[in-house]
Amino acid sequence: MSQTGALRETRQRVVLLDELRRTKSHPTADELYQLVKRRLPRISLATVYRNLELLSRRGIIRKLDLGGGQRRFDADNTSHHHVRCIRCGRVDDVAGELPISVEQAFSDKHGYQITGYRLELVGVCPQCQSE
Amino acid sequence: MSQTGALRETRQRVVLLDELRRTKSHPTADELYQLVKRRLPRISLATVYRNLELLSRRGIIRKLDLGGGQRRFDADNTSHHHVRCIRCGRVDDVAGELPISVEQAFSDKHGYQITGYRLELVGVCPQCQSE
DNA sequence: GTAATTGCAAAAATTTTGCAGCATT
DNA sequence: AATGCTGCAAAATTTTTGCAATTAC
Repeated sequence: MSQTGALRETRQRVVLLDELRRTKSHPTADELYQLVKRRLPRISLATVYRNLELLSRRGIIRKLDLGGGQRRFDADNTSHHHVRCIRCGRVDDVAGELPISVEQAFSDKHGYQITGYRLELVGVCPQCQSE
Repeated sequence: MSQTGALRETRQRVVLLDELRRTKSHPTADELYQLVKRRLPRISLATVYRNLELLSRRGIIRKLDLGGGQRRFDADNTSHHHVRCIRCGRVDDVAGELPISVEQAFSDKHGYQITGYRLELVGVCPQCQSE
């Protein structure tokens, strides 16, 4: 896999990104594969994996590990976090940032040089609440 | 797999829990399997998986999905979060809580009834910093 | 004795990789 | 033309499952 060269605009990559961006959810590699396949029937799952890996390494998309075994992907790079429903497993976005410095809050608790953080809220989604 | 019956104190389960509790890190199922195997050479990996699943469903241990593909497990149920090194993948604990109400900070951003949150700091661990 | 649990082996599920040919720049 | 990318197939990894035998209660 290329580490330094320029990214090319292949049909596969363009369609993949387009599908990922038009999806509000956070699809797994296979879900994305199914979506893209409708437009490019000959695409292979390996290409989907390779592109997701490449794109997330370049910071163009985000790779999520939200629980549940499979990884999920997210084209939204704006600052946001996630809420996960403990009942149905659904994952939604939460806009915004914490009003304090997370780095500072834990600065003396470890020797790490903190570069960022991921916040996952856990709760019950509206749908599951009304059941 | 049993859903309702009482848990039995099998040697496998006891040793598994003991090893998990005496480990400061957050081992994967396979790492735990290797540890337990030294004391119970005939244990099978399937038993490790089954017990980890069962114990986390009962809330006795925690199943983590911290990124990196494999799931990790944690016997510590006290309130703490995690830091992950982006270089080597190592995961450490971070004691404490945020000094603000996370629920409130995002209260108007979603319809969820928030029950908790998981925070994952990302950065470079001391060892990798000195390289 | 009964029901939970185990080991083994096989299967399922998910992700990665080698390679020859193709496509974007 | 050069090199990044793709499809395919095979391999590697991780997790789950069926089943007969065993074990804790």
